[in-house]
Amino acid sequence: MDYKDTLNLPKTDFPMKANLTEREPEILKKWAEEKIYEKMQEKNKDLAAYILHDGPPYANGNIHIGHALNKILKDIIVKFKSMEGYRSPYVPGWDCHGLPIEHQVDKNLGSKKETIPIEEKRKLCREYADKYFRIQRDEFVRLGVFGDWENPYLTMDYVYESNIVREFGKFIGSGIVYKGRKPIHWCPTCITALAEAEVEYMDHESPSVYVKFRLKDSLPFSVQRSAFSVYFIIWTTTPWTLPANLALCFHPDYDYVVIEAGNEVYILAERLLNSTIEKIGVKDFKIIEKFKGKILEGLKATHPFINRDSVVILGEHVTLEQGTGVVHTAPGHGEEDYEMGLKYGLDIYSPVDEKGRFTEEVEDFSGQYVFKANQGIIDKLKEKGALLYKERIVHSYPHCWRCKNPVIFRATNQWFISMDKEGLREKALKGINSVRWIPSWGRDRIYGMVENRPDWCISRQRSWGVPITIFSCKKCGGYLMDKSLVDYVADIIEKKGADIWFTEDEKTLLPDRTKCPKCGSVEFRKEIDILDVWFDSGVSHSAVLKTRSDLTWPADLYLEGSDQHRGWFQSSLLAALGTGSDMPYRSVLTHGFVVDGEGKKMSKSAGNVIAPQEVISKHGAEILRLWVSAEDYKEDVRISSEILTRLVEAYRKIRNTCRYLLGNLYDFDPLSQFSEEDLLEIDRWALARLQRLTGKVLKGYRDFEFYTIFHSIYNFCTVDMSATYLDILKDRLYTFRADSLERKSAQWTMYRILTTLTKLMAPILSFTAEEIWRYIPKTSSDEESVFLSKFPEIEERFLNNSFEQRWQRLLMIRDEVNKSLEISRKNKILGSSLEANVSLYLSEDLYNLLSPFKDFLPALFIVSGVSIRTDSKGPVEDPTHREETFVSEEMKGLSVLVKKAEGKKCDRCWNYSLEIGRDREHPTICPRCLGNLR
RNA sequence: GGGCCUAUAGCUCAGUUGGUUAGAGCGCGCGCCUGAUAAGCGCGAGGUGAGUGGUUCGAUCCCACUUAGGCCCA
Repeated sequence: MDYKDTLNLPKTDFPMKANLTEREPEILKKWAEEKIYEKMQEKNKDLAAYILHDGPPYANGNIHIGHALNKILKDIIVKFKSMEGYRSPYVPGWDCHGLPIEHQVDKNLGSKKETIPIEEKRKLCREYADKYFRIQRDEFVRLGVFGDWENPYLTMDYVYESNIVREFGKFIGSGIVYKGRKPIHWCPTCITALAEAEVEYMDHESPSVYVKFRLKDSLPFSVQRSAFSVYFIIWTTTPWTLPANLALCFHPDYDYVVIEAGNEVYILAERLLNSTIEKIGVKDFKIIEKFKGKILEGLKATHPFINRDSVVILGEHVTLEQGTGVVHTAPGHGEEDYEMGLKYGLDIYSPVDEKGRFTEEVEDFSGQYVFKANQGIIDKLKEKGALLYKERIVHSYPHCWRCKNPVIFRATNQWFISMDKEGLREKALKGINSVRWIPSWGRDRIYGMVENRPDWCISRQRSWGVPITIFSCKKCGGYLMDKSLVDYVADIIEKKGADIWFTEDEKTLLPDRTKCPKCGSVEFRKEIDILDVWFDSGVSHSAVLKTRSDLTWPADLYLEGSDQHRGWFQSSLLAALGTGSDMPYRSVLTHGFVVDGEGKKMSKSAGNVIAPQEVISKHGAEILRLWVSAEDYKEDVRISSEILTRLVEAYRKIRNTCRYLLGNLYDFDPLSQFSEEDLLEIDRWALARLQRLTGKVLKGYRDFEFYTIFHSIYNFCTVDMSATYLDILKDRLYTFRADSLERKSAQWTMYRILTTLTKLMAPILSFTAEEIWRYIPKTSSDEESVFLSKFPEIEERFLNNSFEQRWQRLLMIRDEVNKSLEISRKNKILGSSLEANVSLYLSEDLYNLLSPFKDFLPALFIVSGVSIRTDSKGPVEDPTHREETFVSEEMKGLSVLVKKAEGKKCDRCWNYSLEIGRDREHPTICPRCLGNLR
């Protein structure tokens, strides 16, 4: 007779093979059809809110692995919070305006881009953004991310656009918006401002000149033994910026020397002395003094050919790599020069027009194209005797990406938000300290940036964006800095979109009878700059959180990559505090960037890019989710094929553990009566382990340390379940009567473990948890989706320290028995552990521990027989066995002797027994099985 | 060049408020099982704690520098 049919073997339709690539889309479809996200919101509608406000990705291109990391992290949090007991809606958003989209559109337009009307171009940009937001939305949904995907926020929605303008109006109202000058990359050929991304660095030949500036004041130390004039030596490769020179910059801490050479005295950096005198051809000189740059601050020199002073300033940016250590500074023609100019209150002077020609202010060179004027300026220097040396050099220089011609730095009028006029910086720094930054160094990072940042330049000379809705008086040139006028425009934009600013004239955009408050004129001109896109997303706290009834302000959490300390975290903060709001977020969590297996950044050229789409089509989105959870995102997050392989294996183990649990619950009725008092001890142990797991997992979610969750769950599945509990359980589950108390106890326990485990993993392994959920035996009150269920809590009644410690020791003994079994296996004494009979020789302490479990020990060790005695030295009475005895090193007072089990192997339960063959009807099975059969 | 951050077994992570032989799981190697079977179980081998110097009786842990790497600036 084949007794296999009399066993309760596992049975389930839950597939071992996940086949995620096919199954995931089915589950997604179910979620959509059954409106699980919506039901989650409905169910939680009266609970306290937990708002994770989505930072909008840019609506351009397909998503990359960094997007996946970000969105999955958000999803894990939102799902956990929802299951834990919060109303946690997730409203995704997209950043739709801006240069990259405009570039793409320009590219597609080709030469037509020059002639196309702005509203036409804006229409194309809108279509482009719309296309990509839809593409990315599909890709995010595919990751299994829950959210209000039908109603996302788009920064190009008319209402959103109008809210950008309203927020801008609040800035106007607060009086910290001003028009100033700032040097930007400017293409004199295309006559346009260029963004950093539009500049290409290429080799370019420039004149390289050494110029002396005569010191007007006397040196602040008493060494002026020489009666000769004192000169600072500067070096530049852009002589054309000399007419705009306003300062000479020294490094405060570097050493400078005073040298006497011929009839003149020169000052330059010590480290650059040799290279410089070689160039300028000085042979005989002597060093007469040495000092730190800082002592010169404030001295005045005379401009070599213009009747103007050039003041000595100090800057950390001065380097000793080349030149003289004295930096010619023209605040209107360079980024650092500009910063220094602001610091020292210098004029942002830039006497160059839009075509790159000197203005009338520059006497001798007015009207000359700056690059052509270089030579004339050099001649002028020579004529004035200020030129020490000149040569030509080839160096990397910015060029226009469109016309490929060299570009210039030119100060232009820009709109700014002042950081200090009304104390915005101060407020921001204070606000930063009130936020919880995760990890905590995020505070230091953003604090340092805000502390040092210049005023916020919000102007962009571009087409695709929200206009800076300010008017100027045609007559007196004054600006109408009136919040109500901005709001008036906002109301129009809310209905017709921001395009209206470009298509309609000033009369339509202003209320009737608007008059210039200064001169009373009624003729106005609208600004044509648009707002920096960081402004668009920066106001989302208001445009989204304050306008949607399902959201609340401020957000509980912002979660983005660490680059957003400069980006969105900062623009949101400034946009909120600058408009009279408080901090827009209570906590900010940042994650690192995705790098390859070696920790190197991903790039096309390095060929180490792993695209989420690839991972999904090969392994499924679930593996990507598991990856996100397994990695400590506080640092850079690595991904490689090896890492993915490991995760696929881990996934299989988790899945199979659940499948096994399911397989043994095929005949379990959750409503059947079972009293917890009847639980077997090992079942209690398993439940205790489950509580410990629940505790760790809860902490992991609450502390945003998801990798601890992955490790805990994985270890629980492999160690506590698969290798221990479930292995031990098999005998009981399979061979005991189906309705026996012992089997019921196991099933009751397994049912709890499975439902709990499924919920614990749901925020991470969402697809699989949902799949399992639908296989778990249900009662009518059970939720249709795991996401509508309540997250587990620790059940204290299953926890008991001394009980757990006792079991920990039991399992340590089990490990030692396994070692001794392995030795016997090596010696070909046995194969399966059931072929063994184990004798334990114990210290009194261990004997006392084990004796109450005497009958359970064969099950614990999965052997056919166990005997215990108190002599820890081993079988002294039987010297022939002494050598075979395993003396534990790990556990004092434990020796194990393994013998081949006597008797026959039971055909049914495979245990060995001496009592097989007594029953005539069933001559091949053991008495226990006999009893279970009848 | 500056700001912030990282560096523990092949992989992902623990750990030590500075104190005996640095842990886990996976992977790997060697076996067992064939009643979780494109599964399951057991045993075993893997680490100059990035490098150098310093503080200390003692450092993987504290400090400095170096190297490699990441983000943001320049």
